[in-house]
Amino acid sequence: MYKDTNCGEPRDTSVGEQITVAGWVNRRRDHGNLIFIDLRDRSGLLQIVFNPEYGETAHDLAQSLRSEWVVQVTGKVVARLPGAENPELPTGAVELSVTDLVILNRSITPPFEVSDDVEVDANTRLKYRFMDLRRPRMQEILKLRHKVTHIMWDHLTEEGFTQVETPILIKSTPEGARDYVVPSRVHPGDFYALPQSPQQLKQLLMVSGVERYFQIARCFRDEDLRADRQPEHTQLDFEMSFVHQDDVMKVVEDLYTRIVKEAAPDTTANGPFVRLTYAEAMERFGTDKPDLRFGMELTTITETAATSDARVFQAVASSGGSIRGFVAPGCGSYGRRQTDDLTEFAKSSGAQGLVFIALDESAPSIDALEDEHIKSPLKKFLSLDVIKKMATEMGAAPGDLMLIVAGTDKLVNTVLANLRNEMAKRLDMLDPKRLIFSWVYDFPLFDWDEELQKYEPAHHVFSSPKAEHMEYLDTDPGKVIGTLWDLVCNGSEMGSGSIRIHDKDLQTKLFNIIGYTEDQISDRFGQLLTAFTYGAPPHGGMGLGLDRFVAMLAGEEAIREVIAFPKTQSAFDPLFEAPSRIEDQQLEDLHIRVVMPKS
RNA sequence: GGUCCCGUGGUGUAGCGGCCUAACACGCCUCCCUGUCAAGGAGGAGAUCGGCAGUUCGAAUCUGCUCGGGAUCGCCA
Repeated sequence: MYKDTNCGEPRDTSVGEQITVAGWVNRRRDHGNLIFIDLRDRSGLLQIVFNPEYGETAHDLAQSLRSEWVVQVTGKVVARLPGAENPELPTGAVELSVTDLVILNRSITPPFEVSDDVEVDANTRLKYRFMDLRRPRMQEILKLRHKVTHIMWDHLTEEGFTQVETPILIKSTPEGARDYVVPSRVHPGDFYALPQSPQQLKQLLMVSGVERYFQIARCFRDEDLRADRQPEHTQLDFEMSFVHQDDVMKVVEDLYTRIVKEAAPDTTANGPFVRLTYAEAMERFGTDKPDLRFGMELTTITETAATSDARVFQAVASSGGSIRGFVAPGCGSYGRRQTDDLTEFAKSSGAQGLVFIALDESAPSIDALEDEHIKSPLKKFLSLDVIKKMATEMGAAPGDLMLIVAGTDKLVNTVLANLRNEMAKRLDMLDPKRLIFSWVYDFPLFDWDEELQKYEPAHHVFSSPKAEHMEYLDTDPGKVIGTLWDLVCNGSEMGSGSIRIHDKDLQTKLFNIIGYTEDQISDRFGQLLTAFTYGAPPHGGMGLGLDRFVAMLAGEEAIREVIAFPKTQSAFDPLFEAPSRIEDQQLEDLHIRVVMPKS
């Protein structure tokens, strides 16, 4: 070993010890005859002192040291001079008085300072990711991520799960996201696809009798990137046989509670997890992934609003749409600028407009509202009675701002859900250290696709319809609720699971409903359906996004921050400069000819 | 594919039509300095302003296109 002690370890109890440490020069303070070095390794910082009286050669050598050089130093741990302690550092009571210095490697001037305090351009960070990852914050995130996956392995192993690796080279399944494909050399013209998830494979493992499978699985999707989307992401994928919905949920609830407690002790999670049906979530929050850290729940006021003289309300109500809204507490004093902002925000979510009613805080009560207490662009169309009634229904009080959107159900929900989150942000109601988990369950199995005029799977095609809804499969598939649920936390979907279909005929029926031909079914799902005919156990499971979870525990917005070597928004890796051209010989071996796009 | 924001020495920013042969901080180089910890002091090097085209007597500053980064809608779980 090059070292017998880590930089972050020495304490005042270590005084007098002879130690050897090795690491990177974090910073150098050269006083001429006295040189201080902050030496950094994975454990932290240690102040090294070069004093010619204790090591003349070492001191001479130390004059050449620069940032990020790699050195090995031997010396004695000494207490710092009284008054020279540094309470900022865990090792701040002591320092290493050096007798020997070995320069293990030098560094050219770094592209940016290795420190949490500097903000560096994303491209530069990724190009020098190996430097970026030296920053303490990034080291901390790498360790956090490891801790999370370690607990997953431990916990699931304790619960009787077996980890099984599934292939990365598998078959393209054109529905869902676009596949990444890999050409085959031995089968000219054929391609593998990288898995979007190991869904079919884990179900096959259930047929194989594994009963409890898990994998921390890489999943690939060739779609446009976002702050929370990378071309490859990692899922905790697991599947269980002979279980019901609650059994699967319990595994996750126990696991995630434990992870938050052990891996992110400064963060709190609720327990038990909140349970909401899909219908209830949509009704109360307008979204299937509500942020439950704050209230501002939605209210439907279609009937009341329709009795007003406002033509927008009348038109929407008579055409079967809805009028809904929520109350932003204490925002009744918002000025023109702020309400304009909100209207603009609503429009960017697709709304035609935003109706707001500001109630002045000087009003003694809702019943005692007078004309002068009300500010609203629709004021002249809304009688005092209608406003009072709306305020009562929505639970508004003097001093509040009522935000109302009218339109089709879907649009109203989308706009209000976004607006609700926006208001929470503005009102500073979002504490990232507070995690509120919820189960949103009883999702419909199918969505009606207006454009294609056909049913689409709401989540995925393998989820089992509720037993009591089987009859609707033939009569009205849109009404079928699946044994299908999401794990939601602070407004983000953390994962999704279901009890799967394990019957060939039922699975085939579902494929038919979403319009797959016999050929498509056998081509894409033949292996699964065949397996089902050999005694498939009832089973269910989940896929949970690891990157997003770790980002949340770390308090990061972008999953890029919690992936060691991520890609840019154009799916480019600036470090390796991937993707890249390949040799003509490689193309030839793969039977591939490249046709560049025109223009 | 759409919309929006950003692109100035190594890093982060200022400058937003002539005062810019570009300013500041950090970093880098040289020298001084035995108690600093974002050390200090003195001096120095380093960018033609992402690229191209245009407007103008004159562009880092205006316009168009383009490239790159980021946010977001579509897409995607």
